[in-house]
Amino acid sequence: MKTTLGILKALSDRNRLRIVAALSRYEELCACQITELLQVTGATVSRHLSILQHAGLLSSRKEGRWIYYQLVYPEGSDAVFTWLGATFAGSMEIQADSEVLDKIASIDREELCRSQRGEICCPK
Amino acid sequence: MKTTLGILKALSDRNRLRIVAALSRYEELCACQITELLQVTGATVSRHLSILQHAGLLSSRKEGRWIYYQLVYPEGSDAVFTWLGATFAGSMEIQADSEVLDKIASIDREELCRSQRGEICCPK
DNA sequence: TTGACATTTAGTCAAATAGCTAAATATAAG
DNA sequence: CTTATATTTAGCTATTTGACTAAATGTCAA
Repeated sequence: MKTTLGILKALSDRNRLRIVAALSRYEELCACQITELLQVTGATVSRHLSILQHAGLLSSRKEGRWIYYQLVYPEGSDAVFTWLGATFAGSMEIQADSEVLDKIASIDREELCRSQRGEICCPK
Repeated sequence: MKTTLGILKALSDRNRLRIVAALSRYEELCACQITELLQVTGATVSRHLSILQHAGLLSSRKEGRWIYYQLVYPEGSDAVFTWLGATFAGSMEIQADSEVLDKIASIDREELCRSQRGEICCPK
């Protein structure tokens, strides 16, 4: 019950659903990429990721200064993700996210982080 | 997305999950029976029922002064309820609820409501 | 070791929410 | 019509939660 409630609470926030959608499209993403997608502060993203991870929905992998997150499908909850997948497929908002995400994923991580701290890097 | 989020939010409250569990055991229950089960005020139950109904998870049927509620399984979300069912089956709390519920269901509705408004009806 | 930097934690604030009581609504019965 | 009563709505309070800023942490590179 507590576990189930944790999962439901973790999933009942728009931004966290967007994170789940992004990670069901991209296998793994680092915190800075998610920050860029959601357009909120890194601290806020960190908090959301922690809630999802705590609910058992994410695992993470550290690679140098970056931390990559992946979706985990908790025992018996596959069906829920199938249902979510259908929602994502029919959502304009998630579709828009996907396009942004494709751009983000194509940018070098270094450059992305640089631009996040305001160093607009002189496109001639 | 909005619909999905509505369902998830509706389900991410302990008392509302208990209502769903009760209605997956009993087909239909009136507000006063749910009030008795949850041990909160009728107004609070009314609010929870309205949230569930708004999310498309409940339908209701009026019969005189009583209103009976039933579960509805929104298009495509059957799997979610299967998952919830498994949770309920393994939950001590829901099991305890079930026992209380069986007692409540066996009491005459009239008598239940009478006792709810404090008229402890003289058990010799 | 020092500095840079991605992420997390701590602390604050405003908005959302679950609970209550009391008043309003709608229905049944006298 | 009037009274009784099941449910809902309105108004309130306390708690939770999502967002922010600033400080702390942990990692890489010089």
